[in-house]
Amino acid sequence: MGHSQAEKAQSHERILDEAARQIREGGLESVSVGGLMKSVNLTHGGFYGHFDSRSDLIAQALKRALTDSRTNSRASMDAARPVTFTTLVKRYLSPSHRDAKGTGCAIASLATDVGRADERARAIMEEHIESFVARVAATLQGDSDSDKQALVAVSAMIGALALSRAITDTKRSDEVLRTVRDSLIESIGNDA
Amino acid sequence: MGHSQAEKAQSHERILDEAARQIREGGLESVSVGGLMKSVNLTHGGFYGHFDSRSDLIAQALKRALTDSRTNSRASMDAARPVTFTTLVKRYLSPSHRDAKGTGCAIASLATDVGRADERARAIMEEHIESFVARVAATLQGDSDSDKQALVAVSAMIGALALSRAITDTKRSDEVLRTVRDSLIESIGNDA
DNA sequence: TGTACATCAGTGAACGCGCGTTCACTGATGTAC
DNA sequence: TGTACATCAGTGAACGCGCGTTCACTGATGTAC
Repeated sequence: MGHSQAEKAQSHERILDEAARQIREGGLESVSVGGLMKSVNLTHGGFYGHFDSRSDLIAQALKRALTDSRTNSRASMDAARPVTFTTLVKRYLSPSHRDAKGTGCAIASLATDVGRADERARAIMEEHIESFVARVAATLQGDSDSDKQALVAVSAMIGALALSRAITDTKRSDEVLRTVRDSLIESIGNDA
Repeated sequence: MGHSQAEKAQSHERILDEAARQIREGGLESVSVGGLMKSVNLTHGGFYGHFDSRSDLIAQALKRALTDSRTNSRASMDAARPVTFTTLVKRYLSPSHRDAKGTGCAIASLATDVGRADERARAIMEEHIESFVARVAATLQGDSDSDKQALVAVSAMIGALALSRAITDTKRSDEVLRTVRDSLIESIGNDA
């Protein structure tokens, strides 16, 4: 068991990363202090050396969950140059994104949870929604209504992902993703 | 305090209705046995004369929450004859629907919650999603792709509602609803 | 470089609390005569 | 119609449990000389 300052910083990161993962997977209320610390191989008592309270942790972990999903997309963005609207929609409305709640888009996983949460959480969410919409709009540069079209596309994407995750029948779930994906690409996308 | 059989049936309905309301408002996990019984002026012990367990209650209340929101729409449907696509979208993407979580569309409130829940809950949800999509498709009769267009419209509607509920800034939230509403009516709607 | 000491990351027992669930009980309801 | 009794809707104390949080403690880390 390590006690150095560097190790504390590492612990802090591991706690926050794990909390962000759990939150994306099971919602804001699914994280318990004891369970979280255990899943990161620490004991519950140490938690308060890292965060003021559970509610403080939740706010920070929400921010991280939202930032990480943006970062993920940015990473592939930097690697492969500007993402086209078509690529983005295909990736977003894919069965693998549907099945990867723990690492997927936190806006989709958490929008309704945050709608029930306090102002702090909603302000954090709002900021990230706008930045995601802006990123989608950027792939539509040239269109006159790109901001509005991006907002419609984002609404349809998070809605379709939520539906596909609620449906038990895998074939039908796949079909929902495919239908909305094709429709968005056809009606909005216009790239090479 | 009443003890007749008729009063038991009434109590059962009141418990279920209240649970459905709380679930729509705060999600599947927001209902506690004690709190629920108290809010219906009974004591917690009596609960098990009505339901096998909390989890049994949740499944039944989810069904009721979903059925009631359909019924609400049907009531206005019967009254005013067939609802047009435009009317339906306007009503769905209105600030008053956004602000009325407790009585509004349960698909939108609960889709992500159900995505984290057990098979039973997901099967119930799936059934109601399909029936809602079918109802939207019915307003588009005549279009060749009405099923697909209905699915896209439903995705965009529940996504936009979720976003509008997460956003703190009321003006921006209204704008999200307006933008998606206008876009859907323009691109899909074609009624009188 | 080696020793002495303060710091502080992490431990684990303990707290009060609300949870879901059980159960012996009460008293009005509904039935049999 | 009136009396006697079984039923059963609802009560409230009690249960074990996991929760968030506190705190005295431990022992490695990091510093001062």
